[in-house]
Amino acid sequence: MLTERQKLILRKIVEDYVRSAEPVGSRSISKHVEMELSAATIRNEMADLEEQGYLEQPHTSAGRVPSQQGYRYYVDHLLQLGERLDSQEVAKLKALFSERVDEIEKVAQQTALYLSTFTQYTAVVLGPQVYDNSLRSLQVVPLGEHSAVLLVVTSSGQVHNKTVSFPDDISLAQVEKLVRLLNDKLMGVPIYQMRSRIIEEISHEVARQMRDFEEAQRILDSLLGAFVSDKDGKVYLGGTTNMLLQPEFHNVEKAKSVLSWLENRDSVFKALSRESRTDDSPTVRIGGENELAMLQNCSLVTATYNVSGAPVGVIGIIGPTRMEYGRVIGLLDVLSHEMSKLVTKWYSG
Amino acid sequence: MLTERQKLILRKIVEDYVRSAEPVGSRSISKHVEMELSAATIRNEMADLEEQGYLEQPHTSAGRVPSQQGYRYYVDHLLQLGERLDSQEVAKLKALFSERVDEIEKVAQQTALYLSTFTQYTAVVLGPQVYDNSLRSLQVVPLGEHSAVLLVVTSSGQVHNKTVSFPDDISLAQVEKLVRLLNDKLMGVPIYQMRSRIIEEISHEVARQMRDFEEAQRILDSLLGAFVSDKDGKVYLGGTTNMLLQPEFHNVEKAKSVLSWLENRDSVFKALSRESRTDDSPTVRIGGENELAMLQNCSLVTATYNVSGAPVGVIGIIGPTRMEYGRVIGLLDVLSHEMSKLVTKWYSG
DNA sequence: GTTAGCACTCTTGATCGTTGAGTGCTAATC
DNA sequence: GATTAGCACTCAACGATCAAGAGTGCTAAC
Repeated sequence: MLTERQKLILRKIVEDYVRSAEPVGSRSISKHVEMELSAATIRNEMADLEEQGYLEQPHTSAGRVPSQQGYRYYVDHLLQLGERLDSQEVAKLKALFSERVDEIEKVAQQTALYLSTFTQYTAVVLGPQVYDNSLRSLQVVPLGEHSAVLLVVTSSGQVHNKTVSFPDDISLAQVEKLVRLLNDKLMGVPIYQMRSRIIEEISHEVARQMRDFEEAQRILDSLLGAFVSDKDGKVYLGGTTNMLLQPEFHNVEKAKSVLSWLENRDSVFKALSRESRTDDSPTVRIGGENELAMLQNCSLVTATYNVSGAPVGVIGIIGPTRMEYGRVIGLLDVLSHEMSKLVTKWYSG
Repeated sequence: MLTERQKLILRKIVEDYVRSAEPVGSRSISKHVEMELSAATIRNEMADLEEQGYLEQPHTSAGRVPSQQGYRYYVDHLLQLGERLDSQEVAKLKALFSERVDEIEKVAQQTALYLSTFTQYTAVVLGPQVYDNSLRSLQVVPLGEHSAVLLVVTSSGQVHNKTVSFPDDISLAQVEKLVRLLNDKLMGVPIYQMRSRIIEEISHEVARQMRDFEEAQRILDSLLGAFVSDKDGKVYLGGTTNMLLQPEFHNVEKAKSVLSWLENRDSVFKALSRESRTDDSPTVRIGGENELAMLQNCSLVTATYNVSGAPVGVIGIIGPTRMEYGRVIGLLDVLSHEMSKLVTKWYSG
């Protein structure tokens, strides 16, 4: 358990270090206005804090640096939320969401971009993925005799398309008939149930109407692909190269490991979507709290945005462990709520 | 004009430097098997080559480094094409294209990826953009009272979708009616003419049928977006962080400038699409030959792929000026032809 | 409990030879 | 006349040495 004084000192150290990226010494802390203690006293406290694992020393006779545990404590107990969030800034952010939008993807992309320029870190937005999304319409547009584009439009306005080619002995007319049938039967069915519903309930009906079970099965197989392949949600990145601005990534090795990770959107998606909570406040993962090796030097702050309580997407910031947690959490908090509002409005209107 | 001996020496210097990234000295050149001259002679020739602008010296008493002009001469006159292209490698590449594909985008993405891992440079593929593509079908799927998804399916099977929201005082029924009309009128019209055709020919007809010109105009404006926004061809990148492997980009400043440029797909698209020629062989742009400041240290090698003679896309490699031109040109040559074949097959079948 | 003082540690930056690679020039050689 | 051996010279890179400075831990006094 930390004394009030230790908390104050820890806080100052974290904040100093976040600003300067250099180990902070006892003297510089004691110079702070609120601090009425001598350097020697601070030194003693710092030694205690180090013993308890909140601080680390790069080497004897260097200042102290917050440990992972130190950051964790800072985030959990010492952060005065909103303190660092400039109200002007907030207004500016909110303004971004006031414009009428006609493409939700643009908003996601823009959000990532602004967030990254505001923070100088890397921003990620996972595009809205609606789990309770249902089928609005299934359309088929013929291309040739044995190929067609299949379009799946969901209730949230997302479109998945897939070009399918079907066996030579199946005619376009048969496919169209089948699609009409599917449309009747599946309208309003949640996307995630789609596959099983088709298999369990529809196949036999299809077979009955089409008189040939084998044949129907083959067509269905072709069509099913459209529901499978587009499972991957969209990932929007902003300011990936901001990583290079941070002194901790002046080492090209480290920079490369993080940047190559970011290059692969699938892995980013996985990492972020795992964080998806209905929690109201942003989640913070510091350094080694991330499972991925390349994120050991990084912190990941994420917030979900919701539509009527259900999480539909994530926005996040990736930066060095030495991160301005207060500001980032504040920004994500504001933005996730704005996103929620916007997306809700979008889906309902 | 260079003597044969100077050409040989220049070639050796370029090749040595490309391999080692270190200035090459006279002695190391004279040690080459084909070289039967002493270091002193080479030194004299090198001095001449420098005077003529083909070589540069980082400082007195360092070896020589090819100048931009030196690389240019190398690429134009000294390159033995195919020499460095391992036939095994070629076979491997061709194999990638033999699989049956059902999504042309996947192919583009994969090509970029393979190309970058093969070369250790950054690869770019501009997705096929078909100029003689025409409208196959225009579909509208309503979402709410005042929003809908508009789907544009082209004759090549590409699908563009755009969510549009239209003014409050325009009903869904009106939009549907309009879309039906557009479908009738525009089926088979080339995509690139679409916009002008809508404006010039269709508007008045629409207005007549819909009795209210103003209103029709407003809806059309909403819909037109679908044809405009998707003009931007798709850009697929592979191995962006490979840039960091090159010693010339161990300097974080330089790395950042190139990487941030790559981050913005629009600018990449612009730079690459400008290179689009029907030329059969790849184009090479060395260092300052690029207009962009961030590419001054880079070279850009591009090749187009065609469908029946018309260029539809570009594949390219971005790397340091100290690049393995022979290998890269060879690879791009093979790949662009494979792409041409594949895409042609795709469009015709 | 707090602090002044002091010895000690360790990084950082500067200075300074030393080494070695590489050059340019000259004079001898083919 | 072209080629080459030889040699003096240049300069980056490296390592050793040194002083300065920042910071610590400990002790003794307040």
